[in-house]
This record gives sequence, C-alpha cells and structure tokens, in this order.
Amino acid sequence: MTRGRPIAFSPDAATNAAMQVFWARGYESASTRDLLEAMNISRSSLYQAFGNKEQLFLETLRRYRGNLIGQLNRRLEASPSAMAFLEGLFGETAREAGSERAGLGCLIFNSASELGQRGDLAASEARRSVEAITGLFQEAVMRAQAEGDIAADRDSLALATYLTLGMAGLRTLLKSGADRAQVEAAAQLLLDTLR
Amino acid sequence: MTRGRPIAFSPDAATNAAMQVFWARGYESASTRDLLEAMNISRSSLYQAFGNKEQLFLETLRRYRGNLIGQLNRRLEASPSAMAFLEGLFGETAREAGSERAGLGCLIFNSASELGQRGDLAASEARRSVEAITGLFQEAVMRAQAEGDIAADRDSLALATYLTLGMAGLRTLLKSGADRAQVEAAAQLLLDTLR
DNA sequence: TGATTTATGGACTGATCGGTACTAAATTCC
DNA sequence: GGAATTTAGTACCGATCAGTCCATAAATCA
Repeated sequence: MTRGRPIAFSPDAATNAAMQVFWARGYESASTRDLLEAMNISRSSLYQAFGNKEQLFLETLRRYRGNLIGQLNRRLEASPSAMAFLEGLFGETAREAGSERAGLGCLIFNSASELGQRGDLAASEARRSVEAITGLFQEAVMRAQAEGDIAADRDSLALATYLTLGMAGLRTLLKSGADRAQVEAAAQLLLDTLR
Repeated sequence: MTRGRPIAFSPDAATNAAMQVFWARGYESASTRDLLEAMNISRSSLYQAFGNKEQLFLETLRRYRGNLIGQLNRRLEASPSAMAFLEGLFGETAREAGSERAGLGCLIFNSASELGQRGDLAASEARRSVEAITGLFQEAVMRAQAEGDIAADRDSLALATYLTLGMAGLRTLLKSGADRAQVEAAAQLLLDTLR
C-alpha cells in the first residue's frame, strides 16, 4: 500500500484544466496563479505533482497532441472515405469563423508560433506535435490515394505538409477574425488542390 | 523654433529597434528593459516619446505593415507578371526554411496569433494588418487575371484570402522547423491552385 | 497509539514587470 | 545672462512573476 496522505485532486482533471489555460493564454502569458485557480489545487501541489511550469506545459501539450491525433485517427477510420474526412475536417474548422472557439486556435499551432524559435524542450515538443499532424495527414492522403480520390503518383508527404500548412493558415485566419464566407471559400480552394 | 532641450535620438531608428524586439520576442514577452536596451534610450525618453508599451507596439506594427505593403507593392509593380511576383514571393519564403530568419516569422502573423482573441487596440491593429496583406494579394490576383494567368471568372477576394492563409501557414511551418524540401513542395502546391 | 510518510495551505523570496516622479542637463527666447 | 521649456537619467513604485519553505493534515504500518 502507498503510505502518507492521499492526493486530494485528480491529476488528470488538473492537467485538463491547465491545458485550457495554456490554450487560451499561451505559454508565457499563463501565470502560475491562473493555472492554480483553474486547476483548483494549491501551489505546493502543483510543484509536487508536476515539477514546474515548463513540465506542466509539456504534459498538457503531449496530452493535447494525444487527444487530437487519437480523435482524428478514429474519425478518419470511421469516415466512408479519407477525402470525406479531410473535407469534413477543413469544412468544420472553416465554419468556426467568427465563433468564440475560433479565437482559441489550436494549442499545437499556437505553441509552434509562440515557441518555435526557442531552443528548449517546449519548442521541440511543439515541433514534434506539428510533425504528428503531418503524419496523420499523410495517412489520410495515402488512404485517399488507395481509394482513388488522389492520384497515386503524387508525393503523399508533400501533400501532407501542404495540408498542415493549410490547417495552420486556417487557424491563423480564424484568429485574425476573418470573414466566414471568405474563410470557407479559401478552405475549399485548399482541398481542390488534392483532386 | 522649438524650445527646450533637443531630442538626442532618432525616433525613427528607435522605432526600428523596438520593431526588432517585438518581432523576435512577441508583444507580451518583450520587456520594457529589452526595448530600452535595443532602442538605446532612457526609460523616460521612451514614455515621453511613445506613451507606453502598447502605443510603441502599435507604432512598430503600423510601420512594419507600411514597410511590408509598400515593398511588396513596388515589387509587384516591377514584376513582369503578377504570377511571377507571387511565385517569387512564396518561393523565396519557402527557401528560408532552416535559416535563422525562418524562426522570426512575420510580425503581422506573429501578432495575429498572439493577440488575435484579445479585444484591445493591438488585436484590431493586427487584424487590420492581415487584411492589408489580403488586399495586396487581391491586387496581384486581379492583375494576374488581367494578364490571363488566372481565369477572369474566379473570385479574386477568395483567392486572395487563400493566399493569405497560405502565407500564414507557410510562416508557421517555417517556425516549426519544417524540412526545406517539403516546405518548397507545399508552397508549389499552393501556387498550382491559382492556375 | 505513535512513528513514518506523503500531500496541502499559504507565507515568503528575490527578481522582474510596466510605469511614475523628480532632478539635472541642454536648448531657445528675451 | 537669466527665464522658460523640453529631454535625459535614474531612483523608485506597487504589482506580479516563478519558485521555495515549513508547519500542519491525513494517511499507513507496527
């Protein structure tokens, strides 16, 4: 049996709460006070359980990545076609234009933009997360090629990088409050390239 | 004649120095000490000449936008064709991959990403700057249509929004340290859509 | 029950934040 | 040469930053 006073909070729920804070405010602007309040734990518990702010951030970013990639993978598998999956994903994202959700962006692209040029762990974790998105897109592209929706002789990695670029750009447009109709039209143009 | 002690620094040069700081570090992470050191002026001079940190940022962002749009306009005018201008612009940007310059990104897209969802002046100035980029792209698209490189019946604003999305995504890819060959291939795919 | 172990609450730390206040310096006008 | 005016230097302000420390609480084990 484990000895000592038992932990009084769910590390899982606390990590999720921290994720929301980093997502909405960014890494540097998220203060430890913001985090403590959202996680509803004491300062000593945070440092005891997570080490420090950077490690907590790494934990939340890895979880976000795991959640996102897992969810997208399931959705891809459940889709009638990989092309339908991509159309659904980009279409839905574009339709967020003007909503409160649009302002949040994606934690991965937010982090890549904020931390990209730093040489630390957080930066490389952001990089890996972007690569994970490209990896998922490549799977989708290859399946779309197998299904005959994309020509088999096209470079799947180049197309996947193009889709990552597209999603990152889409997220930036949404953050800058772009008009919904224009964003939807631009997303449509993005997907037309695949055909 | 103006009375009193004359200013001992060039507001122009100081603004440029501040721009570099905001560009490299972002708005929130750029401390007034960073700014003072780069601008090589005293604290009182900063507040006397620029008001406060936010106003200084607005000044630098407006200048960056003016410089960028002006330079791109001149380059567009000097280009043999609008399509060649776009190809040159996206090609050159993609070729930055891996360089130190790539980590900096673009002050406008950096600001849109960092400040997008805030409701203040800085956020709306970032928004206007993104719109200015779209405006420039629309001019290029319309000229390319007049020159027969883009079908005249296509929606120039939608294409321009698509190009803004593309440049924003390209900048994010560069920041995340993406492989140069892949970035170049993705940029090529972006431009293929126009034809 | 009492020794041991772990978690919690929160006071505290030194550093840094953006911004202000006040004095000294440098100029023009009379 | 003052008087007036503007800039420059810097000490200082309260607030906040990430992180530490320590007394206390809550559990297990003997």
